[in-house]
Amino acid sequence: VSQQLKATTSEPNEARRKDGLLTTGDMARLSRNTLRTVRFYEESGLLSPVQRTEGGHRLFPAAELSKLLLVTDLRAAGFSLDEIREMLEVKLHSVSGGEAARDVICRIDEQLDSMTARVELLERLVSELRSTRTLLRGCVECKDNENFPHACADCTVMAKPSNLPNAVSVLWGLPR
Amino acid sequence: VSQQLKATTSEPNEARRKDGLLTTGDMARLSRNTLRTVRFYEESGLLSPVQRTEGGHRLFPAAELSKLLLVTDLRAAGFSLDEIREMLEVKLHSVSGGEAARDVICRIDEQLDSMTARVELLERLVSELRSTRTLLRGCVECKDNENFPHACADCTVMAKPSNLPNAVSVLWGLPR
DNA sequence: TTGCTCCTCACGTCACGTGAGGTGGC
DNA sequence: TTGCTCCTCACGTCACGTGAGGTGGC
Repeated sequence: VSQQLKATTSEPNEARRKDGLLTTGDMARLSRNTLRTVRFYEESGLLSPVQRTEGGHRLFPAAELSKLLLVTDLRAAGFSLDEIREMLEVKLHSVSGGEAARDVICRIDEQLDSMTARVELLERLVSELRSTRTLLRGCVECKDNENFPHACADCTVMAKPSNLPNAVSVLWGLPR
Repeated sequence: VSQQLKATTSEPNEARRKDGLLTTGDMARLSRNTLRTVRFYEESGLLSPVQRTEGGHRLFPAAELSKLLLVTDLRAAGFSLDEIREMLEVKLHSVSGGEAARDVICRIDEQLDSMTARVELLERLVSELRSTRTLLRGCVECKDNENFPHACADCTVMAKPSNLPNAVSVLWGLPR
């Protein structure tokens, strides 16, 4: 792994500067992102404004770390950077708290549905892969290299339930 | 939305050909993918081999639909196309059922951990966004455009719990 | 002073999206 | 026969990854 990817070699959880400002490396390490990602978000206008040292090094106030942590979470939840940018700018485009609140609530509602759907899909897949694993455990002791792989469908070692998971059917070449 | 993206205009759930073979459009519609995605997977070697009509139209056997459904699920679960390709080819590179089974089980185990971690992250985010929405409901009736947005931190309308979600803090400009 | 950290180009990648322009088939 | 479905380039996009080559700062 390149040095330019990692935030630092060590793994302290604190920023080291005494003035409370955070370097790009601090931001990356504390949010578990890469240096490139922090710079990319800043270039994209998600983290702004930044101060720079005389030598051109970025310095972020602590509030930008909170923002970065939210951005990181929202990315993991499936929001695009454009959607995140719009959420962060809602208060700038609103004339009252009510307008801003309704806007944010609307955006959150839109995503909550797809997020719970993704949780359900993932849970369905986890259980399918687990039962696939359980069924394949019946094959780990198999040393047959004459009937493998073409005659696995005729083998009676694996207990084949009526609701054979599609993963087993496809991976093992078995009919459902 | 372009005609080239959609599988078809109608939404029947069955293939229409009498010989049981599936067109690209059938594959796309029945797996809820786009035409482009089906062609991309075939060009990438994930769906193969295909027959072609005299005119160049792809025709897939029914077993390829099962494979496509598995690929679609694995993509949604976070597998890369390379990882999926390797899983599908395990039996080709193995000399016995035991070797193939151990290989597949190992690959599944690697992904199950990250999948359950993703489920937990998503559930944490869902609950954070839900409590964010609940708190912001206190602001929807606000018509104040004098103190908004700079003085929201001094406002006492929103019930601010001690464990204020980071999303509220960042989106509403409130200190934690 | 050493070397660890940070910098800017700039091209690459992954998984498709999006037209343009043309043809096939129940 | 009409038009709906499918085809092949080929460039675009999103969110970064990955070097090359150079400099800053406790």
